[in-house]
Amino acid sequence: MHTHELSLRQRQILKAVIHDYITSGEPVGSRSVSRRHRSSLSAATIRNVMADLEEIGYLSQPHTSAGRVPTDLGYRFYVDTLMHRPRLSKVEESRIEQGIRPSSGQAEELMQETTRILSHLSRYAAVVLAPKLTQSTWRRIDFVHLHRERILVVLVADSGLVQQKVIVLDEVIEQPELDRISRYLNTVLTGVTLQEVRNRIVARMAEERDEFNGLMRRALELSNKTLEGEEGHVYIGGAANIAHQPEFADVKKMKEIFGAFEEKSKLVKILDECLAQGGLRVIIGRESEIREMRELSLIASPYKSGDRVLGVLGIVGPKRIAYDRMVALVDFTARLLSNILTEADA
Amino acid sequence: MHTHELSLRQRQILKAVIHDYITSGEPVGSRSVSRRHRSSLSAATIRNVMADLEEIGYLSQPHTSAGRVPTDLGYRFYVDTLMHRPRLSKVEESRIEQGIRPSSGQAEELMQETTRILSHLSRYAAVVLAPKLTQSTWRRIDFVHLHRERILVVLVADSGLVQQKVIVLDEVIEQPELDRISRYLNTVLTGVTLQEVRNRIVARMAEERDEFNGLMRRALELSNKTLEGEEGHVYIGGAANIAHQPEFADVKKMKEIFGAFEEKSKLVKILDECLAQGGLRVIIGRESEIREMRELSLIASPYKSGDRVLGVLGIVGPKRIAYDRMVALVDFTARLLSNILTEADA
DNA sequence: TTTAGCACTCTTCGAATGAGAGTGCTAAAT
DNA sequence: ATTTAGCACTCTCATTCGAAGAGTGCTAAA
Repeated sequence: MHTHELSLRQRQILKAVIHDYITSGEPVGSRSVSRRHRSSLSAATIRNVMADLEEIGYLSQPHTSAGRVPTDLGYRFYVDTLMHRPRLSKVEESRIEQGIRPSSGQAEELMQETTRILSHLSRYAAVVLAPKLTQSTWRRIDFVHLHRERILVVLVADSGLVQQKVIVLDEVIEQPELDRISRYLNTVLTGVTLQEVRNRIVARMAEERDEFNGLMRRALELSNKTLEGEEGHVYIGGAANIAHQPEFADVKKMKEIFGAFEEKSKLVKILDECLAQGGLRVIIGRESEIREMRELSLIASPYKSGDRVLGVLGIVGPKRIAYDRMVALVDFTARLLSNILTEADA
Repeated sequence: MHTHELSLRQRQILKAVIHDYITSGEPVGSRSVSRRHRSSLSAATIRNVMADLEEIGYLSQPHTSAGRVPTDLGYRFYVDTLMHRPRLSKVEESRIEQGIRPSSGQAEELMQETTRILSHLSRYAAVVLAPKLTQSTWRRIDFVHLHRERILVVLVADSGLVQQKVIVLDEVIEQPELDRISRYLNTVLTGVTLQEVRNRIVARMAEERDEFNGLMRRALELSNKTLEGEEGHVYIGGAANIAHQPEFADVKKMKEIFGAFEEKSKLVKILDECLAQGGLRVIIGRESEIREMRELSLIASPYKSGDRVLGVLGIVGPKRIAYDRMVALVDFTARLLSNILTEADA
């Protein structure tokens, strides 16, 4: 379907229908549009316009002689060209600022606080994709020998975030050697990503024509192991909020949705895409490839440290979510989190 | 209400009613009991007995001329004296054994695998209260200086489980000093709890009449900080399973229940009680002090390492849960986890 | 081009109804 | 003294019916 140029009137009415539907949750009729909005037009005129909008594919009727409901395409048009973003109120902004203030500095807690405040303010479900190890820059790295080939890697990001990971090596390396490796890595670790560190080591090994330097070789291997097989961890909060929505009163749908939340891998996939894209994204219903998201919308935005994109945060709600407010909310929160992480880095 | 001696017949019929109700979910009538079970008695006789059981408080009617439904008291009697525990099938046992095999050794993952397998086999929600730091014995402790007074404590349990925690001190202690402290603590750490370590240090300080030994003083402080303010962390899995239950088709109830799961603190409280009790516990509906648990039952059992109780695991389902099977499941899983942790300690 | 009017469609709600399940009680049977 | 059959009664549940209401599409007038 190619783009349709909409007349001013068509746009106004589409906007009105969508607004009404978002607030009421019920199919909206021509009558109520003419009453509630610019009443210069009669119901009949609006009916005609609505019929046009249905033809184009922006509205649809649940059944003959019911009001109109926006289609995914309709929402899309609304989000892309009709909607303007309101600012959050000062109160809300400061509540977010209060809410995201990590007491411990553990990545885990920061993510959890973010989901909490997001789900609380949106009244929908909140999702946060944890910072990628690959994208973070590190202030410090430590290895703790656990048992045999098992080693705990403790990474302290420039931002002060702490992350841990257990890796399994091919050979046993004792603690003293681990300490030497970490000391070495820490000297090379001047606010760059682990990727970078690897490159530097490789370069240096080449430069010194010393391919058999055990320390460097092992340092390289440990960095590799640390980075490899990182599957995104996703935090979810307030999933229960979705149950409040009247359109999910049907238990079958609810069950489906909660199932989707527990199968986090799919969610990770879709959030990863947002991460690749770079900016704030709105994904509406069937636009997502995930079956269970058919009746849901996702509003997500990446957060960064400096100009390195670390992860993604957002909210999931019914398709008739208040896009304008929610976009503002997600955007603000992502910026705030980015600021926190960036400043801590500096 | 004082204990009632029940006749054999009464017990048989109560048992039959409960079994039928658990499988069908619908009020069970005298007719169906006489048909499905020992048919030596007529419906009328059974009706009389059921009337008695109602009088005692073990059964109730949703409305006149409906079948009977067990009361909390009825379930209690069933669980305490009527029920016998079946064994799990070999297949199930081996599935659990397969399912709980921590690949990484991080406490976090072990707990998550446990919730996964429990919720999967039970088809209800699974809860696991993470191991208490206070109760674990440690093989190794490490401190990583993060930022100013912030320090990351890495604890490696004798079992190989790794746990971390960020603590904030009153003074800044640099990494070299931290290393000395951890070296010292590691020498004292011979398979005892941190509590014990503290006691030993205190004893030794007294013995050596050296109250101002900086090293020991700081070691003491760090142990204290590590132990203090530990609020139980609870893992939840398969909460969506509860949505399948017909009795929660009502959306209001559902919402309430999911709310309860998100408010983890209450759950922690009740699990803590189970931990204090020591053995497997069944908590039925209103027996719990938590409002939201009114219509739910909890079956929980502590897991240990050796004879130190570390945490609690269990499942939450509707009151008409298959107590016998579920008790067997929880019991087996708790034993298995205990074995894993105990053997690893040895 | 817009609007008023009108017939038509479709859902929703409540009342009415009947079937079905189960009970309690009484009187007969064991 | 128990147990059982019989029966009237109660309550729920599903179905049907009809009326009300909301909204549409179309036509003809403004």
